[in-house]
Amino acid sequence: MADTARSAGSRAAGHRRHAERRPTMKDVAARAGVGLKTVSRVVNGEAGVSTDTERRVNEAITALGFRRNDSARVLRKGSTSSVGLVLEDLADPFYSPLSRAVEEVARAHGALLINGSSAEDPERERELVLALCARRVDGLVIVPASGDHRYLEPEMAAGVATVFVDRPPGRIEADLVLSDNFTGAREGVAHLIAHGHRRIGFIGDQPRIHTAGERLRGYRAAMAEAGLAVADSWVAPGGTDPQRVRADAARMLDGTEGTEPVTAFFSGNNRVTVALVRELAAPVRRERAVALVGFDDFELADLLSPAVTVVAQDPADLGRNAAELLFRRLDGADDEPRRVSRPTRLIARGSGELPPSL
Amino acid sequence: MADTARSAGSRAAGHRRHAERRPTMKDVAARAGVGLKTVSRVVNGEAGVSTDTERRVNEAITALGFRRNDSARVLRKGSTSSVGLVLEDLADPFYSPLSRAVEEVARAHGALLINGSSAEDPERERELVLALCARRVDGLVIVPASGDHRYLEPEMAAGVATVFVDRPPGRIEADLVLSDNFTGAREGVAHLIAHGHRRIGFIGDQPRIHTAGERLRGYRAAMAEAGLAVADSWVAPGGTDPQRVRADAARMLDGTEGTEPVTAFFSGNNRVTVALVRELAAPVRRERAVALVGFDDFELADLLSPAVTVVAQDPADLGRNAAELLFRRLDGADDEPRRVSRPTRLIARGSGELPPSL
DNA sequence: GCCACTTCTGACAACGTTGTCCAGCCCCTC
DNA sequence: GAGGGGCTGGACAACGTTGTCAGAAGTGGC
Repeated sequence: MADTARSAGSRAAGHRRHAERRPTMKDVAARAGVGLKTVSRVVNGEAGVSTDTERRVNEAITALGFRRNDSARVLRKGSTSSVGLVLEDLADPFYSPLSRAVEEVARAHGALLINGSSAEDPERERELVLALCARRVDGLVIVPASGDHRYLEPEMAAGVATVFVDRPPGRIEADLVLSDNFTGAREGVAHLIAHGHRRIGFIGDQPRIHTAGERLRGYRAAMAEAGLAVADSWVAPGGTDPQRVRADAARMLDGTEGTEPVTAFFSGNNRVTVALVRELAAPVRRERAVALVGFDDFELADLLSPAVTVVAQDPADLGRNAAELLFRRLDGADDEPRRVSRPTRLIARGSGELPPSL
Repeated sequence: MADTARSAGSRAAGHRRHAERRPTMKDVAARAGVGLKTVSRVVNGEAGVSTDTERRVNEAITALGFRRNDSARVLRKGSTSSVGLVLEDLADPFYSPLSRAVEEVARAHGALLINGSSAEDPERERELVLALCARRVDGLVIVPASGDHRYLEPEMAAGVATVFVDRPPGRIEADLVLSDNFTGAREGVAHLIAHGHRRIGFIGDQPRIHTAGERLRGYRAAMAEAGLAVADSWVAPGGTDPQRVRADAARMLDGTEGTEPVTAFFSGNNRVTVALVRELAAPVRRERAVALVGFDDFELADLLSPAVTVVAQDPADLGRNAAELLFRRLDGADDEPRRVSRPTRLIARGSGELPPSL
């Protein structure tokens, strides 16, 4: 009684920290005058507790501000009801809808999402993933930054369900959800060719990144199918740094010795597309209309002039599919790893339909 | 020996789940032929283990694929080295940099970030926050959706550090990081007035959301300071639904009985701004240039025509400040709750400098 | 009034880790 | 050679919860 009063008094201090030990089920039991297990039953909504006892326990719970300690629960039960998501950058407009979609599916399954950004650093990916494993997440959704995921073998053997998304895992078998990057890129480039372009530049990310490699492959395939040769200087797989993209674009637009200038660009992802749009909108570039098809949709693409034609992926759809694959495993499926391919969609808005000029 | 061979064999099955019990420190100890506590010492890098013993233990760890169970660790130590972040929508381009910034600060302090979206639903915010508390996060960063956070009192009393960001908490005292919404909005509207506008429409979110209310207050203050009356029909605090925003804008642009049409808009957030840009870009609207200043910056604002003048907040800066306040508390600070106000920045790009037409 | 049965409750062990404490060993010194 | 000190290793309890199992209390039938 005296104890309770003091407790309430110190709680009123509001911002004061480390004020008191957290009440446990034992404390609740003592206050309600019941056994420990009875409190556990009430907290977990188990049957077999009389209404009167239940009421007394609930009163004690609110009076003490008790909250079950999930660490102890996890230790006992073995499952955490949480899943981990590791991706490149939480703040990337491509990945944030993916992350949100995974969160929604997790929520529907009563699981919490813990996520982290690898910043495209293999070592950081590994650290994050292993930290999540140490916390005993039930499953993992990973957008790989690393090329070797054998470090996950013991974890997967121990029962951590793992799904890769957007890029395939390295040296390991696991569920996988990918956009059809190759076909998407091929169609995008074919679209430019269909509008009369013969000299098309490709600017994209480093081909060691799987998606980037596939898109480059799609570009080459479309050119080859149309019987068009690709000059070395038309391909810039150098990364997404805006300065660099603009420099690469400028070089292709101005032509080099022996190679004619390009009349269109196919861009490997949305960051490149945005940098390209900036370059093409620069005063010195405006005199000539250069066609552009970009991989990945982005907000306001339809409001630019010309509006930007894109090969769109649906990141939320990727995330949803990956999460569903994950919970399928968590529900007990243990058949062969699946590989899900999601189609892309060409959205013609104007920039990809400009005829060649020059 | 035989055991190990079998274990390796089953692990090779790769995708097979629930294959085997996870090894514990006890298993490692048995295999290395040492005591339990010695394994613990090696795992935690504690002193007092001979190099030879350490090597044996490490071999056993890799052979068994042991990974420390953090649930048990947390249960024993009391601290989780993780912080929670609850915001409105992870995928919102305003919040994702904030989230990322919190993640970076947490990482620098060796903590993991667990985050969730409240979807602007007070009940869901409460559920999420309490789930995080049950997991015994060390601290919380919250973008409130609810107007009453007294449910956090027992948690804060029990030592969960809590920082609110972007919006103030309801009926509770706690650390707080806010943009100076009022001043930002007032300056934005004053900017339009300085460029000759007298009839300015305001479209924003519901004023029960603190930031929205402050921005509306800033709008009214700027108008009042310039001696301009505000017609009821110029203010649409109805929310961010694009259809609705466009309808509100259309009504203000066409004028109503007794009220002249507006010549400029001040928009309450980036979602509204984008919807407005769409409406102003519609073919039927193009004949008349309407000025626009938006609260919140957004990608490509500079590439639209006209480029969009905005009052910019720095969401990453908000997140960083909030996280730093949080870790300050976790490091033991227990002075009065702080209230940090971050300035906004007016970025003139064109749309806000258009003169009144009509 | 007694037994069988149901309903409700509580004692106890276990989950995997870490902190405390003590024991054994080796080397050094007197 | 005995005693002291430093180093290494291990037994044990505790963290807060849940599953198991058995006991207590209440109910109905004979």
